[in-house]
Amino acid sequence: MADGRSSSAHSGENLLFLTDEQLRQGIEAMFFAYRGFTADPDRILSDMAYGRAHHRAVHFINRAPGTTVNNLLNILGVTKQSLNRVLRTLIEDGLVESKVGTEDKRERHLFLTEEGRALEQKLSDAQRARMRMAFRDAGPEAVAGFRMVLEAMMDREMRKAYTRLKDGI
Amino acid sequence: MADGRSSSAHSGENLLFLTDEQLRQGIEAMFFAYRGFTADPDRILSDMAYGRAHHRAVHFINRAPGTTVNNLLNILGVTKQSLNRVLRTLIEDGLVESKVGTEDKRERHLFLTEEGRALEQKLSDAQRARMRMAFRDAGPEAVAGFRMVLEAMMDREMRKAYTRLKDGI
DNA sequence: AGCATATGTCAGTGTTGTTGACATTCCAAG
DNA sequence: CTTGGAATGTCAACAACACTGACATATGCT
Repeated sequence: MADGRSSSAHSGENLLFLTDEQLRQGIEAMFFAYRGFTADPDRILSDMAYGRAHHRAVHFINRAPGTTVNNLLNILGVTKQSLNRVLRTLIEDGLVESKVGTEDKRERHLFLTEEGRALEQKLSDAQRARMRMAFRDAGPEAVAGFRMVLEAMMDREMRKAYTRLKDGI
Repeated sequence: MADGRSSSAHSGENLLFLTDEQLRQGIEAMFFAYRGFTADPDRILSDMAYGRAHHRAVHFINRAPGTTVNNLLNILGVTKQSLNRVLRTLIEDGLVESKVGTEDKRERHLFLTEEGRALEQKLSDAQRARMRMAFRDAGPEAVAGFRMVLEAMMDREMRKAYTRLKDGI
């Protein structure tokens, strides 16, 4: 982009983008960008008694209403004890509703209450606003590349979870 | 990518990449990818008495040898107490050297020892390996887009710090 | 001399993660 | 029907990493 290297899709080109220096810049870009990525929701959350973990839980419950605790556990990649602490406060505060499964009564299906949806909206509005600006500034081709690289960076399992959510399965 | 939308660089196109659904997918991609991004170094660090904070410190000291504590503080965006805890253990363990400044004797300039460079190498090798695979799988155009979007996502200050490091100033 | 800067340190606190142990509930196989 | 295992919840202890607030020391600048 910024340099004069033509971007033909042929393999066997100079591969300058794979030098250690380029890779290190990619690493630092991830580091700094992730800080920006979480900054806005963090600011909102710090005013309440909630943290980033609550945001994640609320996000994925909103994304897949009725999901089970175990499913959420796999997506978030934390221990059940850690998730349970978060879910308990969210349920106590009336943001999340936990319904016993009809088929398998051991399972709990999680839903956002109206209040929960309000918080999710507030948080994701802030995060989407930043993402929208970044996407707009970079343009559609850059966005496609952004997503390709991120997808390739995920662990196998996470890529599956991501694809499942993306395709609404 | 997956859809049939052509990626002309003209503005005034459909802007499908800015829909809330697309933005949400971008958000989730960041979340899952960051997990992969930190997974390999985390595994190495968990065997030692170190954590992600030590990795960050070692990374940026390696990147800008002789940097001051204050400068590192700004890059990492933590409190001096938090950074100090990390630096103290690294210095005690002989991975980092702290030299009193020659011009301004209040400042401490930080350097990696040979042992420190060895750890940095080990950690960044792992992280670069993943980044290299992701870059290779996605291709040079995607990598350019990846970096453009990340850069646009950073906070002002962080973008400055990133650029400064990138350009070796 | 006095104020600001750079750094270090002590004490307390909060969020988020971990492990380990144990109870409850329920499905399913024998 | 009993038993084993799966899904969930809960308690306790602990560690990493961040925070605030207060204070100390050395140095630099005016």
